[in-house]
Amino acid sequence: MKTKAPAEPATRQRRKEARPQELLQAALELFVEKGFAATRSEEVAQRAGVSKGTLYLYYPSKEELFKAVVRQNLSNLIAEGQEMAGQFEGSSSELLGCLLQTWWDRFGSTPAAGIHKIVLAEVRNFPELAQFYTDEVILPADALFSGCVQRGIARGEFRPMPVHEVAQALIAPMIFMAVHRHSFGCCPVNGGVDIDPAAVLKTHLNLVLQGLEVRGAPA
Amino acid sequence: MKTKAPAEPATRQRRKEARPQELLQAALELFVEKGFAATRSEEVAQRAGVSKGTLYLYYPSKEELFKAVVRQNLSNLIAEGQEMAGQFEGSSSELLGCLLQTWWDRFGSTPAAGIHKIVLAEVRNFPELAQFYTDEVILPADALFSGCVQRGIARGEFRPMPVHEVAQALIAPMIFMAVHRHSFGCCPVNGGVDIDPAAVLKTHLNLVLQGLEVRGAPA
Amino acid sequence: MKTKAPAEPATRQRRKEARPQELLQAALELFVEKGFAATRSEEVAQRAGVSKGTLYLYYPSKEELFKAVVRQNLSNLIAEGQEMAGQFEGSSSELLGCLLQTWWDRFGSTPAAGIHKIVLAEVRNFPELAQFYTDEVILPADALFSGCVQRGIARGEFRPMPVHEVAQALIAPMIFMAVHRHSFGCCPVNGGVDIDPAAVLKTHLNLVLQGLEVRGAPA
Amino acid sequence: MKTKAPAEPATRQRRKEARPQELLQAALELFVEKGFAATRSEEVAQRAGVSKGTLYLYYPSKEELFKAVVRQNLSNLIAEGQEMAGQFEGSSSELLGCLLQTWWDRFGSTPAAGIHKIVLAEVRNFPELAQFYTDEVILPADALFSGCVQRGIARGEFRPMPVHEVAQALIAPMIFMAVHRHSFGCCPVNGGVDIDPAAVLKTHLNLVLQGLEVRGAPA
DNA sequence: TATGAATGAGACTTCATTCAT
DNA sequence: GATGAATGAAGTCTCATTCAT
Repeated sequence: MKTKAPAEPATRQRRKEARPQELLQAALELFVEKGFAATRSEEVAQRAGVSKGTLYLYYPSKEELFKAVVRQNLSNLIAEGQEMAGQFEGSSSELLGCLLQTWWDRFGSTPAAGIHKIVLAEVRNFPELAQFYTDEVILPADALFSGCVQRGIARGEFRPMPVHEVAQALIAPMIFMAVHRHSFGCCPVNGGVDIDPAAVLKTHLNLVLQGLEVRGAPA
Repeated sequence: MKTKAPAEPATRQRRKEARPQELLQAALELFVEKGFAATRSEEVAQRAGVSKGTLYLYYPSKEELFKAVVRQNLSNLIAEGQEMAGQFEGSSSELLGCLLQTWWDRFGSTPAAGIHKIVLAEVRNFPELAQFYTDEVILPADALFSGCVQRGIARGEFRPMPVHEVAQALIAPMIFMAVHRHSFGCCPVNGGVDIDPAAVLKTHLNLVLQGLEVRGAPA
Repeated sequence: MKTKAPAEPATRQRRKEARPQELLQAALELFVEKGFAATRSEEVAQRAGVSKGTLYLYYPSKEELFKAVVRQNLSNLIAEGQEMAGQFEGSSSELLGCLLQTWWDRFGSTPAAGIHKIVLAEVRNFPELAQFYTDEVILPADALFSGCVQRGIARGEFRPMPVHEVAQALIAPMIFMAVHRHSFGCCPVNGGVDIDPAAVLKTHLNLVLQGLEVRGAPA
Repeated sequence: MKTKAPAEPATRQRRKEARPQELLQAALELFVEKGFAATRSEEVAQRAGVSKGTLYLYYPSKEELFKAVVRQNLSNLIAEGQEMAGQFEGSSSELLGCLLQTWWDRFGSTPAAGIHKIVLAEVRNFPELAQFYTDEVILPADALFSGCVQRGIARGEFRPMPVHEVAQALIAPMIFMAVHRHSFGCCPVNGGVDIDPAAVLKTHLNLVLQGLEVRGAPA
């Protein structure tokens, strides 16, 4: 005798709790693919398997949905890195290498990087987003990376340099590539420059670490 | 004796010739500010001091207007750099320094960089733009920078490294900052990381040039 | 015992089912009255008691709406006539008289005839409509009428004549009047020729039937 | 030595006088081809070889241009027929045959018939046109044809019948075909009924003349 | 809660008409 | 007179959002 599949915890209930997650996932994909304006609310709902009306039960507007997507995908990224850095015991070169790798794995190669692309383009239309993003992403990231550079200088591993500027130079290629992956990287063009992010990152790290060296002293 | 002083063409005529320029200028500003979709055709016309209909006299659609803006602002930028590089006689370090500075002056610090921001975000919705931009901007830029790196290696100034990857690492921070200037750089946030592009570029160059050095040999 | 009285479906639902009908009715009236181009979409919606957007929920464009109106009003008219003709047992004169009368009742005197007026005027701008209308209306009508003429000739009731041309001559006055009714017939003019369609048809039939007679033999 | 070609009367002058004619000609063609609304003023001007502005020097609006086209092409059509009929000395059958042929040559097979198609469709949007057209075309045509029928009855050639209704039946197929020629007749459809107007007219005349005969008396 | 029919502001675009040259 | 650049009202269609069921 078929009773309503008892194996699964009441399907309706499970769906209800999963809804925000599913909606944000669908919205993430579509925003990254098409941009904010070109993504239709109904399409988000469809991809999440619900109706248009249901979307509005969870997010009062497309703008709020966008902000929620940004928050979900970009917060919490920094804490991990910070924690790792605080416990690190090896050389600062190793720390930076480790950090960049982690950063790429956790940001550059994930959909979060696609969101960054959209935020770059839309932030001037969403003033509150600028503050949020600065507080949640930009400042912590700067603190993390410039802190590591500072550590290296303090320990005599790196020559003295302006730490914020070095931090910028460190992360810029990574962000650049992360954005690229979701932009031109998705367009089938003839003869485009085929970039292997891993190779660029390795080269970049190689360059910068030698660049940071105290002259004459091997890293 | 020629009457009808040719120096000052009839007003109507003069406007007609200036119109495309004025419209592209207005469109550039608004696209950079708000993005493609969020910019209304009428707004572009207004800023150029004409009516909605006049815009369509010169560009058959908003999309074509966008493409015209891209063409005007991004093509022709590369040729100059390439020419300069070909005639350069100093060291490759000096050449790279010179090139990056020129690049920043001619691209990064101009509204053209704002267009790059938009293109990044919208290119997936404009397949033909992707090809155009790759051909006109991305490939030439790669050829220019990786050519200079190659020159340095060939002359024994730089250690052997993968040239395309180095080129990426070289230009990425600049593009990153160029985009940033038209994105978060325009948002008044409290406590934001205040980046001085010139300082970052100088630091970046400093780092990379030492990074490219043949070890043990001063630049 | 079934509760939820199925006789009266929920209001929303009932409207949804009735909408296409209501919209087609409104569109028919307005197209006949003003022509295709001069009828505004919003006006159709208003007359059907809905908003502009709702119209586009049911028909993706004004052109498709027009085609739907043509389909609804003109197809299916022929089948009946064909069936009637196939089962008819009286003389061919009676058959033609009966057919013309039916045709007038079901087409000429209904709004459907107004659509024919529009199609005549607009068909050159809608190539696919031309094919559709030829297949659905013109060819079947020709087959019906020329078939009846053929029957009369085969049975020795009518003198031998070119059947398609006779069919044209037979239906032309009716179509002429049908179109007239929705054109000049609606304009209040002073001293216009006041045509009584029934009288013209009767006279026309009278003329043609005697014209078809085998000479010397009474009908 | 080339002087301004003296053979031609000052070109500018000649053009100026020919302008209205050329504009009406261009407008006639385009209105017939595309209908009133779908014809753009500029297109009319272009086809007449003048600029948009010039069109408005001669006709204050598209609507007035339309009316002028109607007037030019449809007035003067009747007088000739009327005159011919008054002087005719043969039998009434011959007169009708002659008249229909003339009518076809002077109206059905000329662009004027195309205008009739447009007028049919647009007259409800141009109330004054209805009166004009009734006075200038419909009433005279009716008078002409019903007069001829009356003549035949009075002379004992035709059996007594309602003359106006007979007149309708007489001209309807011709108008029908005239309109058809500029409507479906211009659309390349597969399998359309291919009508030869001359054959239909001949058949029609044949039918109607026998239909008008006093029974038992050969025409 | 969930749905999806309905709304209507607003976007892009067209084109009849005007008017400075 | 002739031109054609310029205008702006008006039309088609989209889509974020609402709300009766």
